[in-house]
Amino acid sequence: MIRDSRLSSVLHGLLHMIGAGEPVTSEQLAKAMATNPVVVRRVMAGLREQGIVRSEKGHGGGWTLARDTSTITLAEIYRALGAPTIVAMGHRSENPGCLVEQAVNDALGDTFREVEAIFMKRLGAVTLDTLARDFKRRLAKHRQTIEDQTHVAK
Amino acid sequence: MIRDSRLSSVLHGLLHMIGAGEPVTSEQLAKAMATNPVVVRRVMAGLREQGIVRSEKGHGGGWTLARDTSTITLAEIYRALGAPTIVAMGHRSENPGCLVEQAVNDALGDTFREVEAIFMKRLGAVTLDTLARDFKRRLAKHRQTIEDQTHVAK
DNA sequence: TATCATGTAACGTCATATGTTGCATGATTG
DNA sequence: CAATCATGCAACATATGACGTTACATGATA
Repeated sequence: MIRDSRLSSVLHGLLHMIGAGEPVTSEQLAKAMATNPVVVRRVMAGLREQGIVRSEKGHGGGWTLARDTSTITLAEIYRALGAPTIVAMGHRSENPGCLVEQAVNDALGDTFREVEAIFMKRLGAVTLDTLARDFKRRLAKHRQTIEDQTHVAK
Repeated sequence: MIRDSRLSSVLHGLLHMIGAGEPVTSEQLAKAMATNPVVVRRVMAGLREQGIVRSEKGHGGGWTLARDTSTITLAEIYRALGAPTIVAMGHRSENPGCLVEQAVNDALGDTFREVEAIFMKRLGAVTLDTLARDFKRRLAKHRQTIEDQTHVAK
């Protein structure tokens, strides 16, 4: 099964945009996201339509966040991507006439729906700001580690 | 995203096998599962390796359940299919060096794992027997409905 | 021995995420 | 105004994996 990495990818890009202070070009984002500028525009286009990011053409143009990071949840970003499939399994057919089909669909369908609901709830509970803070913590810890190693090296 | 319907499909086939009393051929299963005999063999092969079903060649051959239906969970069947992807999303790369990547992977990865654990727990709580009973209930209710309609028609 | 059924390889088909090229459009700079 | 930079977008290529199909081998039964 091919896994959709757009959500992971776009979050990576957005984190790079936070704190940049100036518009980030698709070219720069492409490097950070290890992909192609056109792919970046394609993915970001969805976020722009939802008012999550803005794009500017010409000199000094590029992508900027349109709102405060604390108001942007991962769920909203996920939906802006077109709400791709979460559960990679489904039914062969929607044949309500077959009782066997009904029994199977009920057993699996309930589970699929529950899992998707939990997923969305989790995404809705995390904002871009949360992610950014987490990143800063890691950065600080990383720097501390480097410093410690430097002291040891002395 | 292409949804994997093997689990749904194979459950459909297994329900048809229950109560058949005699081996069911791939040909017959293919009709019930709305697919091809070769596909049936391909999918059932995994279940056979796990000792869930048996296959017999020649006249009067076909597929039979190898164990009591109350000992077969949907989780086991799922694993016998090769444990296909549950969550249709993933990370672009596993680059532990990038701190941004780490922050994103942690936020999404935890959710992915939690969702998959819930999914497996749910599948583990349902046996083939449970499904079969559910089907019989539906069948009885269906017959009752038909009978009621017949009385009304009188 | 003929027939029936599975076992399996080797294809083809289709959907979708992703990669790539090319060109149009609009904004900025000189 | 012209050159440059950046996005916007169509069009096509590529890769992957589920699913479909054909062909032939193997083994069991009548």
